[in-house]
Amino acid sequence: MNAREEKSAKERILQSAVELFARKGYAACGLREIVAAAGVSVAMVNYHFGSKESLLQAIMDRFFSRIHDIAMAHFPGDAPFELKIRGYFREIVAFLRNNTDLARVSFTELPHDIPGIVDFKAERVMKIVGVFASELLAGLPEHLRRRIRPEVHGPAVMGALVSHFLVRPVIENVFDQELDDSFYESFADELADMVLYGVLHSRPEDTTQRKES
Amino acid sequence: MNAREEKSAKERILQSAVELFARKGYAACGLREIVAAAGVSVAMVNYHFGSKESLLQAIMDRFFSRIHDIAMAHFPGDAPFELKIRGYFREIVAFLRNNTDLARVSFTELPHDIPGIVDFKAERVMKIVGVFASELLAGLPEHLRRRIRPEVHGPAVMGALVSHFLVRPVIENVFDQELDDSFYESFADELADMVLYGVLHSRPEDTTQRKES
DNA sequence: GTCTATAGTCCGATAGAC
DNA sequence: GTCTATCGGACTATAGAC
Repeated sequence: MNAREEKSAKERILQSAVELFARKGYAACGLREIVAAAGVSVAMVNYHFGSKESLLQAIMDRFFSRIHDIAMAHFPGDAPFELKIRGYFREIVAFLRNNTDLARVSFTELPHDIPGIVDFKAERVMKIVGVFASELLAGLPEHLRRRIRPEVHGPAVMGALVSHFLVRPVIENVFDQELDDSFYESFADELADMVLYGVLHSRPEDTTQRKES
Repeated sequence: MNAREEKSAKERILQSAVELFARKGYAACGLREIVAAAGVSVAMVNYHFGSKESLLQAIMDRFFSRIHDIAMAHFPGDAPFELKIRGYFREIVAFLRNNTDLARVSFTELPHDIPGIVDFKAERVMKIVGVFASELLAGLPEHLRRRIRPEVHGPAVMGALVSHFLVRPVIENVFDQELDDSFYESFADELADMVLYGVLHSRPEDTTQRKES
């Protein structure tokens, strides 16, 4: 083991692949382009990862491990639900902001036709859903927990969170919005609001009134 | 014009492409596979669409036109905001349910490296954002309108809506949920709740209490 | 571990017959 | 409008030298 090296060839390949897969898509990006960016030869991909598909799986493995770790860092314990949720959203937003390419690849490369990848993702997602169910939702009072339908709200909240990063170039283009620290701080809080008030509770009398005439 | 034919070759190509792009991804799917499914020859793609890229653009054009039309059908007029939102969500959910492949292709093929497609999508999204701003939000009372930050809530709500359809195979796998008419009816209402109560208003005193001990 | 060279396949586009 | 045949290039994977 040579711990002195800046980055191993394996790590450089993985990072180049993340960046290029995010920008061009898994199928559109050739190994030649990845290894050129990483400064190695094509044969190294198959030596270190076995195949292009396994390289993608290694990328997704890294992403889902981090997502799982973040959930485990915030959900167990006796803190109030609101604090858990707000803390979780802040950290997950920071993580997605700093690892947008990783998230983009791990999310958008779902629909493609590689059974190994689809099964792998389903298994990792199921594990993370388990953390939400047993560590976060189990601590809620009954009347609030009954508001939550995991098969509806789970993907919805996840989509609300992730879609910002997936379409960020369009957002910058359309809204002329500077995406700085303060934007992401309030972004995380707005999403937490959507869970706290949009999923857990309702106050119809405030929103059914007619518009001002 | 031969209006008697079941479907034109052009339409059959487009429909095969939607299905295959959704399943395998734009880059992973060859023209040969599309034309085989459509029962025509490769040359027909370039004859009718000009190129593979223009074929993708034609698909996205169809999707965004429909999205625009649905917004225009629900947002203008004096109906209460809640009714506009609930009616819109019901129709958009039905549309996405019946055109999942079209939506999947039109959404997920963003990040790739084709400048013409990215510009095209940005322009269509901007047009639809304009409908929301001028026809839906303009009718809200001031104190509610100030709660909405389009650059945050727009992509978030869109992501909450669409992500269900993008990850539907995983949902079926993980939650063992039958996705029938009644599921989608309540799905649309839950999402409307997230907008009405999660975006427009808040009621913190209900969600800050400690869990039951 | 890392390389070069190459095998074998598939790609998008188009020329030209009908 | 629709076809067949084909061009030039890019792809993944691997064999084999070092």
